[in-house]
Amino acid sequence: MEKLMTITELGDELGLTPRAIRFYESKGLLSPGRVGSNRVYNYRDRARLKLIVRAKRLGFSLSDIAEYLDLYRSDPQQLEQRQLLIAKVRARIAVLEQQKIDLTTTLDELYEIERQATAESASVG
Amino acid sequence: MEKLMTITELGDELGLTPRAIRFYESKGLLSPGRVGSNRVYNYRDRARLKLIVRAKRLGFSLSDIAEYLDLYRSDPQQLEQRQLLIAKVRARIAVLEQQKIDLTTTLDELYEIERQATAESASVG
DNA sequence: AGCCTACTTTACGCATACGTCAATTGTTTT
DNA sequence: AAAACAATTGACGTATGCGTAAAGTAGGCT
Repeated sequence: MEKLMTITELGDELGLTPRAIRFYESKGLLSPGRVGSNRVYNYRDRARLKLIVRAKRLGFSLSDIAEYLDLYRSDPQQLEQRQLLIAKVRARIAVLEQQKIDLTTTLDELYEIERQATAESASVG
Repeated sequence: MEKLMTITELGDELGLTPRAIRFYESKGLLSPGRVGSNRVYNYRDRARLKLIVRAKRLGFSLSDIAEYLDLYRSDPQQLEQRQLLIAKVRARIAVLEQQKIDLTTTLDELYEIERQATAESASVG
């Protein structure tokens, strides 16, 4: 039988408050089981939440993330579904590839600032 | 003499509304010149705004960006200033490097989903 | 002069993403 | 059993990032 976690345990592990986790659930991003009235999270719930956290670090909104999670769930049996899936995935990829460019540019700038600052630190300090 | 732009010209070029640009100014991210009461933007203002747009695509908040812009402006003459600058730059770098990891992971997942979907598209469709 | 257009400030509105009580309930510890 | 603790569901509050009138001004066209 699988190990189950409480909401605070899960929150502590992933750096989230119970309030945040419940909020994500209210937006349809999670649907954990219950024991009585208490929420219980299994490893799949946990993996899902980790994915949410990762997407949030990338700056995605919760509704973005909801759509992103749908990509996993969508059934590619129907041709129309599949085409839609592919289109959505490619749209997300495009956004992320742009983000990659932005990231590289910004990191280059920051490393340059750091280089100059440490250089002055060596000569002046 | 340098060419100056109006707020709508600049907005059109960078995909922003005048409202957004004024809002950034109200948060201290920009300080364009004036001709009468009208704002005028030079190339430095434009470069600054492009940097803001890029940072926003990376999911940074405006106050994050304000601090980020300070990194350029900060005077590394004073040792204390310089140490602070280096520390802040390194903190930003750490965030962005984490973001890079998240980005790579997420892109890998998306490309995998796309691969599977197109594969089914070839065999089934 | 009168009008249109572009700009200005001020102000209220709104969606997102939670924080923070409040009141209640079930569990566990003493 | 009483107290303390962990969880629950509302409900209201708040910061961010603008959108959207509203009301006024300044310049150019007919």
